[in-house]
Amino acid sequence: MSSESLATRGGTTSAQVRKDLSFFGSFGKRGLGYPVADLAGKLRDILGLNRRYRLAVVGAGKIGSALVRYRGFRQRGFDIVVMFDSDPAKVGGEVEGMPVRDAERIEDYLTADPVDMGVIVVPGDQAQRVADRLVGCGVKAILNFAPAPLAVPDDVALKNVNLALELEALSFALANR
Amino acid sequence: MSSESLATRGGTTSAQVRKDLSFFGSFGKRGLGYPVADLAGKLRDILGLNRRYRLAVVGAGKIGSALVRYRGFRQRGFDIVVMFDSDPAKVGGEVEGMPVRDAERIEDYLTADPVDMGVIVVPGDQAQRVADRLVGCGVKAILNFAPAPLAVPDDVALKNVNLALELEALSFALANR
DNA sequence: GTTTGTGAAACGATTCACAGCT
DNA sequence: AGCTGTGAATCGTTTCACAAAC
Repeated sequence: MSSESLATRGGTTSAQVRKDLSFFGSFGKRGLGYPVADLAGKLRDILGLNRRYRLAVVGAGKIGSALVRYRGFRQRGFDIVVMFDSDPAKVGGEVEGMPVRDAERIEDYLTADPVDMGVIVVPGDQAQRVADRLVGCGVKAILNFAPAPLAVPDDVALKNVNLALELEALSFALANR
Repeated sequence: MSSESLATRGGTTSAQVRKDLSFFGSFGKRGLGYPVADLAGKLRDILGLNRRYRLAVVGAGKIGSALVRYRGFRQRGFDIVVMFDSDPAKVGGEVEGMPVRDAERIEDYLTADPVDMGVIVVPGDQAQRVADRLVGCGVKAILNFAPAPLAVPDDVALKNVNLALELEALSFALANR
């Protein structure tokens, strides 16, 4: 498949596809294009997707429970293995078959049974403290849904998702036409 | 408040804050900084946040129902007013008090009761069709959770959210340290 | 003395365009 | 003839640094 057809499918340009791929190596053949199955396999290696990841979700609220229920994560190799909340009414209960553990005991659980990534789904004012504790437990990757900028050490990967902010960006687009 | 303290709170730099604000006008006083309440009000005007927006959610699956339950949207001025699904088992039912309408009748509902934004939470292979129909109903802003690149006219604002992709980015970071 | 607003410089990312391989 | 891989050119964004305003 040519960089041009890959680009069309991915919503980008052929030059972009070639430049991006060339950063990691030379995967295509001139005059022929890229061998798709082969390329996909190599990209999965580069992205570290040929293994499963263990995730802890902190926060059993609306978004947290949706993530536990969402099948897409498991399908792609991301297993939510433990869930925490600080609300006594939720601790001890279940969310879609997943027991809700006491957030005060994060260290106990994650020391006994370490995870690869943490997902923060708590109110903004609690997010930094949760992040600190996850980092303290050796978590090296955090997905943060809380609307607060988190400070983490350089060796911890951090991605932020802010749904309200996405809607506000759409609001701006609508307000300026 | 100075651009420096705004920057610290926002996780950016003072030069960035000043450049970004200067794009829209001159809001501060030299030697003094920015009047916070005043600035916030002006930014809300610029972002079009001094009104409420009506949203349609298409897809009553795991993520779709979480969005309906999530209070953050309503708090920030985004009201989900109608929900659609194509699964006959779901149509006619409710998700957190929100009736689920037949996705085949999107046009009927949105013509009678127009919305400002559409949220697409359907499987990837149905997303483009849903987007086309929303656009046909005059929707000018779309938030897409489906893992598919959508084509929409230039005058329609589009934002994509792909949660699995965020996790894969963390995977890449972990695999390359 | 402090801090903004903004040209200019530096940086990074995208696009161009073509030599070189199939 | 077709398509990659990649330097060079272009474009957009971020950072620098300082005159002007308070």
